[in-house]
Amino acid sequence: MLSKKTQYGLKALGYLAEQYGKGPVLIADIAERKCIPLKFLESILLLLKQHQILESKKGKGGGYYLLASPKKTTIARVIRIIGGPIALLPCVSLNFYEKCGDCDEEHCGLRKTMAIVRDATLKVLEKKTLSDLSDLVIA
Amino acid sequence: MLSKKTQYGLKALGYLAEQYGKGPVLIADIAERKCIPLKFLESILLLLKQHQILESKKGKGGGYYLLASPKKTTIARVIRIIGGPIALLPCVSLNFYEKCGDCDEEHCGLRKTMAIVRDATLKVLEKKTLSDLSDLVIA
DNA sequence: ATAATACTCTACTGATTACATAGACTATTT
DNA sequence: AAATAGTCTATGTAATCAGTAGAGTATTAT
Repeated sequence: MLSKKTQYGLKALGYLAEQYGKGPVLIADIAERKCIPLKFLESILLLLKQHQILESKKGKGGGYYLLASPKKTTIARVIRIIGGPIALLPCVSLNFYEKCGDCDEEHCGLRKTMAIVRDATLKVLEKKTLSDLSDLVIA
Repeated sequence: MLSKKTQYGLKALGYLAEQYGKGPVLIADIAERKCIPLKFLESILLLLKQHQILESKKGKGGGYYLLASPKKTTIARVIRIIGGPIALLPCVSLNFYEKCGDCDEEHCGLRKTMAIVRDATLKVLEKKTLSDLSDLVIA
């Protein structure tokens, strides 16, 4: 399951995708529309900025906005930034690999199966982008 | 990510799949072969018994064994028993559905995307069985 | 019978993570 | 200079994860 933090982040990005090109959006605006605790959202957006997903502007007329077109940012990338590994086992993770101390990875049946699951999941998540998160019907 | 508990359960079942038809296997045997803490494993196997995956026999010559042929039990079923939902969001879970209070599920872009991910994941996990968890090369 | 074997059940503990909230601080705009 | 709005640090509670301890119950072999 995705953590609340990851869900909030994705929902916020979906909203920013809808607003893309219209200038900065207030954190408070995003929080209200998407029912996200304000201070929690602040930290999430900051994290996404640190990873070059978002840019921000301070002062009046400020807010957050997408650094690139919604179609350029995959959902897989966002999940990895906020929530970490997508794979179901550390030993099959592409971006957060950790050796499985106990078993022989070469022959581990569980590992083989989970690698297949990972590939199936990534096939979707690497293709879907922020533009797919829009709640608008026309999108 | 799968919890340690789920990983241990699947590994244990993989081992029992290898031993299928050879009579009961000791918890201690499974624990040693698969590097699983004994007392932790006890509770996992008991849980799997309560869900009719395993059967047990007490006393000398006792142990645990699969109730059905390894090919009859899907990995999806086991994960649901030990670890809970497979979907990435409660509102797209087939077996553990929970309403997403904040958003309109009809139009939620995130929900649509995660339903596609769920389908891709289940297509694998509903097909793979305990026989796919064997570490034996021939399997 | 009884001793040894082996699963069953309850309870508990420590560490980590999830999910926030509070408040001071900095930068920008009018 | 005042208002706006993002930045950063610190703190706190609750739940879940991972594992341990030990008494209890059922079965088998002798």
